[in-house]
Amino acid sequence: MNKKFELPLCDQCHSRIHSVFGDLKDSDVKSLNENKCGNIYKKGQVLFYEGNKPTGLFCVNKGKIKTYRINADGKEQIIRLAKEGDVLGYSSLISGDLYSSSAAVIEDAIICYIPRNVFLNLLDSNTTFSMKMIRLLSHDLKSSEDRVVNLAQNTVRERLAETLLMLEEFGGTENDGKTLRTSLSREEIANIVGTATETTIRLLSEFRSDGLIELEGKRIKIVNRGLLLKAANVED
DNA sequence: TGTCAGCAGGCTTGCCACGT
DNA sequence: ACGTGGCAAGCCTGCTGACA
Repeated sequence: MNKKFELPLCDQCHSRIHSVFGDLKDSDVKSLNENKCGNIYKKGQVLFYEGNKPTGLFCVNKGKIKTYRINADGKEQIIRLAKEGDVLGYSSLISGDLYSSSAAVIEDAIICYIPRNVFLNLLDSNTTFSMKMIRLLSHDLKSSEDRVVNLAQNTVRERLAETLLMLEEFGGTENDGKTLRTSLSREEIANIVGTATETTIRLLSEFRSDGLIELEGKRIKIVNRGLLLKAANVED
């Protein structure tokens, strides 16, 4: 059981400002606030499972979440990472389909839950909000297309380099500006890249030998961003 | 409260197999 | 030949419970 805590108010929520709910009218914010509920989640806890019926929208107030699918061999493929201000489960809510992926906490989190009818009413009544959701879905579609091409055409080395750069952007860095602020295990990094854990570890060691990164236990420090960009085969 | 042993899970490396 | 994945074994680290 999660311990009781003071649920963040929507009108004072810093994460909401940077989310799709950022520009809502006061009356809509009030409605959200009255109808939402929320909870503290510990690392590893699951928000929803692939194949379940969506009953509401998850809004990340604090912490980090992964969405993933499990393939026939039981191997996990991480599809997306979400942080403060991101929302989860909207595409299934809008389409009326079952969840196409599962979501689990990778860094202790506070998650608000907005019931399905509240979200759909907002979509119906607020054109600006609807347009925001359309833009978000379009962006998701483009990301998925990019990912398919990436998995099909890039080597594991390129994908790992790109993933490290993505993690730098997603989680930021510590005070030194170089060490990735991520609590992901080697296995989880491999599940983003779409390769085996051993291959990921081998390539990380290779990157270290080549002077792209430094490894301090689990921590990864990007020491030569230019070389990493080159390894990822992408423009800065 | 601090220390220590035991344990589990994660990390790393070597070796081998397989496909291109 | 090269890139990649899988398995196995050893090492490392963090957590937990027992004990002084």
